[in-house]
Amino acid sequence: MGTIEGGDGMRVVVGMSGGVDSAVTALLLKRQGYAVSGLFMKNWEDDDDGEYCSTRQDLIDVASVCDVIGIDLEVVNFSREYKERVFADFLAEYQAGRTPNPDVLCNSEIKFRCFLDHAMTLGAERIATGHYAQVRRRDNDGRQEYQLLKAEDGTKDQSYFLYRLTQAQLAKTIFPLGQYYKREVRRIAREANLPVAEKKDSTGICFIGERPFREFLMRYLPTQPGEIRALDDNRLLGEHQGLMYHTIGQRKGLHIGGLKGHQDEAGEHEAWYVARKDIAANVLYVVQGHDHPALGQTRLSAIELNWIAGYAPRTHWVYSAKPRYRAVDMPCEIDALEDGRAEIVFGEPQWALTPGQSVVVYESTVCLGGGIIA
RNA sequence: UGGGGAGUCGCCAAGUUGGUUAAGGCACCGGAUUUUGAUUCCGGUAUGCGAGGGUUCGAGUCCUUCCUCCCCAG
Repeated sequence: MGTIEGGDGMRVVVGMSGGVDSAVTALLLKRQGYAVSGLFMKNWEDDDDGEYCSTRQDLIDVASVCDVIGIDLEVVNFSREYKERVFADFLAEYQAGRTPNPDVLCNSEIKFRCFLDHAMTLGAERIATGHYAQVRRRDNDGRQEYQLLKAEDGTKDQSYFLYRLTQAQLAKTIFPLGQYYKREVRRIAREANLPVAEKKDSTGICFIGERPFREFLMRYLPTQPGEIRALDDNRLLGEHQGLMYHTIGQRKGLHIGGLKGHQDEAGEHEAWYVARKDIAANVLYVVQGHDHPALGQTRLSAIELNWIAGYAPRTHWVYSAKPRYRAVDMPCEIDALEDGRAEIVFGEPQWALTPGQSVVVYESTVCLGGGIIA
């Protein structure tokens, strides 16, 4: 494990969620000699009394963690900013037929903007979060440059969600967990008697939480029934309740059962997957079989690009990229880069490339940035 | 109406000459994985085989009546 520079009393505010990761983040910084304080963000209050709301418990957990570690805790509410800068875009994207990744925006707009700015007004010099990623400062021809690196624990790496960060944001950020493995983090939590040591990792949209997704969307976007057709022969196969409830590569929710004439050699049926959305006609096109060729694409075009270094990477150079979180980054090159649009070509077909999702480019373990699949 | 064929879980579909607890797939539901949405993985799902009678030690598989659907005649 690399040496971690001592805090020397530097003031850092840790964004704490109520989970183990952020708890251990605060603990580690405290041990390293930083002047640490915790900050809990409440950014969603549409259904405070709902069965899926865990905010109350999370706040209780954060409070007891801070008590054990011995740091102060502040609670802030960025609900309005979250709605305006993250959720509004989220809904607009779904309405436009794409599948956004709200947590990417949440990082660049809320955690590393609202939270960062707020921490600075509190007199902090840095913020820290429990993200599994690393920041490296290096000298690039006499200029200070910050790089975002993958986490040491490749299975937990969250650099994908952070690709929209900028030099200014990274300069103020510490990711203490970047060199740790998840099991070590839990062990540290246990040894320090942190009450959240065994708490289950949270999932679902950040600040909103996990919940039945279709029902959730239905509260904000009206249903709009339309046809489901086979991409291959245009055969009418069923009805959908709204294109936004389906995403490319999705299998669940189509309600397409066994169809005569669509069995394989063994007489069995393969599942159907969403292959395309025709927004104008409100038609959902599906194909049969996970490996249907229509689900594999080699090329994509990305917009709303962000390059962490502040300048674009090279075209026709071998990088790797992930077209979705949890994908293994695959060899690719940037074919063209102009007018704020990048054409990326992979060495092999990628499964179910989905407009609205982010494609993130890496050079070895360095996250260069990326964009949104058009 | 005459002749022929078919009715097994929401859908497709196995069920040999009657014989242990009615395959399998899709869909659906639940769980695991997962800081998006998906994918993937694991598990669950017909005391009943169109309905009623009967034969038999035993029937989805045989007999019979009725109902429904499809095809060809008219």
